[in-house]
Amino acid sequence: MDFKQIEEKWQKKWAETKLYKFDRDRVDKKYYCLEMFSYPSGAKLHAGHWYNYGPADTFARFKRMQGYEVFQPMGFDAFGLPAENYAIKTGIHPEDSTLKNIATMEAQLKRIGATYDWDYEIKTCLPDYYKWTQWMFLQLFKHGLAYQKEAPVNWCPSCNTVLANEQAQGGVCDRCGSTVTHKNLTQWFFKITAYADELLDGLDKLDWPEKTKLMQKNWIGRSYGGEIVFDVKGSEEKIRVFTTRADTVFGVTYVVLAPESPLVDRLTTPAQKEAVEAYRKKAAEATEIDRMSSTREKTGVPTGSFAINPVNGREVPILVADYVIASYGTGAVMGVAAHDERDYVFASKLGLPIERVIKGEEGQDDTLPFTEYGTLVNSGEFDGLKSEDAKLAILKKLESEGKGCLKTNYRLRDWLVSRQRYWGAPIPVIHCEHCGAVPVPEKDLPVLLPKNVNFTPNGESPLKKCDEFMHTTCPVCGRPALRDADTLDTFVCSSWYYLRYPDSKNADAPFDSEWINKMLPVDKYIGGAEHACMHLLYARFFTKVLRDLGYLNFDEPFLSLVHQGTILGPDGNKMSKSKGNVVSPDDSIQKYGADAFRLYLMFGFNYVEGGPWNDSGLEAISRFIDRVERLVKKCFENFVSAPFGKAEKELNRVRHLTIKSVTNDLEHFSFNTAVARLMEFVNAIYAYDSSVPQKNAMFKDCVRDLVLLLAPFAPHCAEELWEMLGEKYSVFNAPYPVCDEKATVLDEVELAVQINSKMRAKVTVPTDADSAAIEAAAVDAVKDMLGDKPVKKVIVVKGRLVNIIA
RNA sequence: GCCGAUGUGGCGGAAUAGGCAGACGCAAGGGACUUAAAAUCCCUCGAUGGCGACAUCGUAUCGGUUCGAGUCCGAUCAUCGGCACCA
Repeated sequence: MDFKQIEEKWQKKWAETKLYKFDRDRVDKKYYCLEMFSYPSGAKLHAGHWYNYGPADTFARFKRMQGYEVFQPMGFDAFGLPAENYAIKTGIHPEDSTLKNIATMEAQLKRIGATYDWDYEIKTCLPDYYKWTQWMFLQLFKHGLAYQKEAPVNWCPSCNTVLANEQAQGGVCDRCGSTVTHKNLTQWFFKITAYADELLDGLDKLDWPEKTKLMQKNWIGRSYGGEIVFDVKGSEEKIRVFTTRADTVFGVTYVVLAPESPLVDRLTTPAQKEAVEAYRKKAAEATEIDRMSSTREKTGVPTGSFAINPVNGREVPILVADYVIASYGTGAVMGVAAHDERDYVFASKLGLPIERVIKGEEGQDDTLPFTEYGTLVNSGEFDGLKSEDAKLAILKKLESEGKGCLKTNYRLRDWLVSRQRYWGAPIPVIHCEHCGAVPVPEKDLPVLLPKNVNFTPNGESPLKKCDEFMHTTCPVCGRPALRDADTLDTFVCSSWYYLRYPDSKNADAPFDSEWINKMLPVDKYIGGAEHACMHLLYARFFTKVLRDLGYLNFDEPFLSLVHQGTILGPDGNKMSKSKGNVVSPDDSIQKYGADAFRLYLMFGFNYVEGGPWNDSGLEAISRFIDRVERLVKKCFENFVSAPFGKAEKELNRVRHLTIKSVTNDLEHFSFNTAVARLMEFVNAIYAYDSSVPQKNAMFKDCVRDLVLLLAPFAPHCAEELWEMLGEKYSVFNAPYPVCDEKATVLDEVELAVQINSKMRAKVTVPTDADSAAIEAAAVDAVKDMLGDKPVKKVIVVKGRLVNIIA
């Protein structure tokens, strides 16, 4: 086949006939199949992109052939850091490079032959999209879900700029190599923690990979415990700590504050000031990941102040240590060296007391640090209680004294959405000296991102230097005021794009609720596992907020989720320009065609796992397509119409088994086994062809089914073969074959016979034989090997094996 | 470090609910057809031993549960993804 000509021919025809146009009148049969949208990077589409989009398109075509009205849109997540960095380096404006990249990618995506309905395309960097991103911000603001607070950013003192984590790896600035420090800025947050419980509990009903749900669950990290209040000696200050082990509170020998905690300023004694400040400065240079490492050497310095343990009045030292993270819990922890690994190491290092308050069971090794539950000792009136009961009893008592309470803590933090960058959606807030932070009225949206801005790093958000952007009037009092100079995290843009697609041309609203409630939720969402905890959580959060605001009548955006794996370079590393291991599909497509290429991607890898690129099987796939073509040509030979003989029955059985397993494999994104089944079917048709003297007319039915089964995998070739068979356009309007269960049943099955679990023989029995008959046949088959050993037990697994224990 | 995965022939990968390990394909070797090549078709193809029908071993390592473990449990090692400003 001349692939090139066929691809052009059918892509043109599909476009002309609008084959993929979503028919709004058939919304009751809709199937919303969504791949995570692309980031428009400068590089051309590589093999990895084809791997994301080709198999997903196969799935969409399969659903279409099953009779669904498939909605499969595509768009671009177009704001973000790389375009801005590229601009700083080359002087090419992010808007120019981004729109150019998008145009290139659109052309390339069309060559895959994917069934996108481009009428619904979205680009997040265009005002008619980000207008509504800003609108989303305003809704959250209005309902108390957006707020400002101080938070640290990575800061390079030498470049005088904020750095993304990616640019600050290893605590070193990737532009100049200076040590990265932290700096506090007032920034906007979304209160995702308000939905922590619902985000956690809602996971149960989702058809998502279990590991993804588990990761989200751990990310949200709900733990039940209590808050305990420590007074400070000679001060009105109070230190609140969260603990899941209130049973160990009698063993507290010190209290630790995070270096960032505002309490540190107020509690450090003059004598300790210098040491504490030096320590804080050093801590600001450490990355959070390093700080959380439990193998890292523990360090800390005393503040000079003392806290009073509320259960026994004991005075314990207050220290500052960087293993305590300000953003988790209250930014302060109670130190129980005897019953916590980390505290034990810390106390040993700093020479702090270690005192046992929990004993293990009789005979249990309870050498310190003993971190399991046990029985309380040295704990006053609570001695003798079990840990589980003591936790509650102690917290109840503290509560009655106003010194503690039961509390649920989450690892999840509120979502920081401010970015001190240019290439993003401006935050629609006006800062007025008199009225404070005032939201931009909805009628004034979008707040346009000005094009002429100097975004070379010089210590401030780039927009701050743009006077005509910054200066405005307060919508409340009308006096001069300044706009917020930061832009929104691109994750905000991608948290709601799936809602925009079906109504992407709506100028009056982000979407028409009535329509969106018919089109959503997304039925199948496909994208990388790396999004498990962030994008996929943010999108769920947005959906729940919009439901609570009355815009949506569903509470989960993605009912069913599949992660595709990653195609690595041939060297096993992630494809990247700098490593020089990017695999371009162009040569392969030139040689074998787009269909062979995408078919190979499906056959050569486990879709969910991915793996290093190798093209050793590509030629074989091309041969496979040729083999199918030759079968189509055989359909014009002579046939007989006669009742099925043994050979026909067998071929028909393979045919229906193939339909059954290919359908099932596609439902589960098991493309490689589906292709294998198609190959087996082809082999079976050839075997039939060469073994019977006169082909039965059912041969043609088999080939016809084969072309239909193949169509989602190799769309251009299948469309051509379908035409060759004399069928009417389009193969994608023909129904996918359905398995006839009766045809798949065998009269006899072969079972393995084991003696003492070792394979010894095979035996063939009627399919409907009962256990006794199978047992008898099996014992008979191996009676020579058994000799006169008595049979103790026989295990029969129908359809599989018989195990004789002798 | 923490959270989540993964580990099967020379290679990519199969193996529903614990039941014949290695489907399908690549590579390799042998053969047929051909003046020759290409294409196509047929055979072999985990390791070891044996002329042989066969036997023993074998799913990262060590241990456990079970009539039976690639699959379940425990420990170890290695690799990959995420860790909140890459998206």
